Amino acid sequence: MLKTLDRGLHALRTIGQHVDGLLTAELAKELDVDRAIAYRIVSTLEQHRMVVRQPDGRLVLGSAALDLGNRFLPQFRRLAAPVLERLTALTDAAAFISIAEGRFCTAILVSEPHKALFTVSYRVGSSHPIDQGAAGIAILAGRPATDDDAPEVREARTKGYALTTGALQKGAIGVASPILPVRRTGAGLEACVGVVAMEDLDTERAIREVTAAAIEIARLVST
Amino acid sequence: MLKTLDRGLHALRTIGQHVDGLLTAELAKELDVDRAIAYRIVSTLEQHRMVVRQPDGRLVLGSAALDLGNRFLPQFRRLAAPVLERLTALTDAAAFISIAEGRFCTAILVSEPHKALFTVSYRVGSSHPIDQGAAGIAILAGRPATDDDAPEVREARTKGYALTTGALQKGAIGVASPILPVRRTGAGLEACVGVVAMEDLDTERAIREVTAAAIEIARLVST
DNA sequence: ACTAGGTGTGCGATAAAAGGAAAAGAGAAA
DNA sequence: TTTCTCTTTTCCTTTTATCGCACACCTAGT
Repeated sequence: MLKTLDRGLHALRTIGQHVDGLLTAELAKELDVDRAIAYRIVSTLEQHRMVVRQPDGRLVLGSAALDLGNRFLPQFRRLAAPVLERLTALTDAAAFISIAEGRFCTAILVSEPHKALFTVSYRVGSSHPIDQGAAGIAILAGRPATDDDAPEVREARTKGYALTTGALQKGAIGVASPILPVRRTGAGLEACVGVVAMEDLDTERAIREVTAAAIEIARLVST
Repeated sequence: MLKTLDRGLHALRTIGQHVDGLLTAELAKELDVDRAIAYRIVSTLEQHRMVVRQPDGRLVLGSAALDLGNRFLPQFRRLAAPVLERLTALTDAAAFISIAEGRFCTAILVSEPHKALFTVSYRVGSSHPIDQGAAGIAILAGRPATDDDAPEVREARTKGYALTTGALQKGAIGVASPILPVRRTGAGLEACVGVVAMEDLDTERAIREVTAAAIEIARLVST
């Protein structure tokens, strides 16, 4: 374990947690290191554009942080694609992975069954309000509980999956399960995996496979 | 400058650049360090979930990378908000900042003029195809030139701004300018700043102020 | 069996970072 | 103005974390 790198990454996380930014001296306190050390860490992070100093001296994340996040998604797709294909094969339904984007929920990866004559079309990039549909509810269920969670979100949280019928499209059945960090640390990945089909869905089996897939994917990204 | 942290950040970037992931030994070559060093760097990054080892040993970015990217946006909004407000005041038009999201272009921050009786509504979160509208064209113009750039993108790239009339809404005039990294390194932030108004826009002035704002915001995030 | 390429670990030498202290700068209050 | 306070930066000595070679293991291909 490289101590200097470790501290730098802690610094990054800490800076990310403060929406209003923080002063280098404050960062030093949070990291419990000498101020001189904090300044050295910050200057290194600055060189990589991971953090930026505002005119008033407060530190916030820099554009390289966004870049890194954007580069995560393509890799994640490749990583999760095999799992999703297997889920499709096992359930004979269209499988998807969706992530939260503000108040919406967007499909970032879809796998459709080969044999089916016609499938429920769920395109990559398509999004819907996060409080509707199995996917959105599953993502909300993956977040820490709050007082104003909808009943279906609470239910999904205890059961570990969300099931909706006709929520987004008439006659469509959706099952989705949140992809939770293996060790619950921070918000991290707000995503879910699920399947959607027209009525002809073996619900029992879909629930079993979807939840299994969620666990498997979670392990893939956070082992 | 902390050497260990510097190497770690280089490693992160390198891993992010390889969509298919790379082996630790390959990473060592790219960083031009001893393999032992690469292993130690990787193990530290792994502990922070910044990278994950696939079953086959290849390294890809982990969920913490996405988390970091998500935390950038709120901070960026705060950072850019004052500039945007000033832009609104100077041009008497609705000002916005948009970023690329795949094939779409999404507004992440909007500032509307106070005095105006009614304004062009450009809501935060609203998105449109990236090849339409001043915002999308400006973002495309901020990318490196390619052979299949549309003429209006080429024009925007040389001029430094995009101007469209009625592209997204009848009667609306839009001016937007890409927010370019101060030192052109990598893709980074694919964003633009602009204003939109109904016909009554002092175009000359808008162009001047919008390009100035783009430069100022670029400095804010990458100084 | 042997090679080649990837992986993982131990250890002494030394380059690199820690950390105290103090100077330099920037504001705010007196 | 002067005098605070707080942040930022530089300097320098000590300490230790890191380097980089080494060795051992594993797997697949010849």
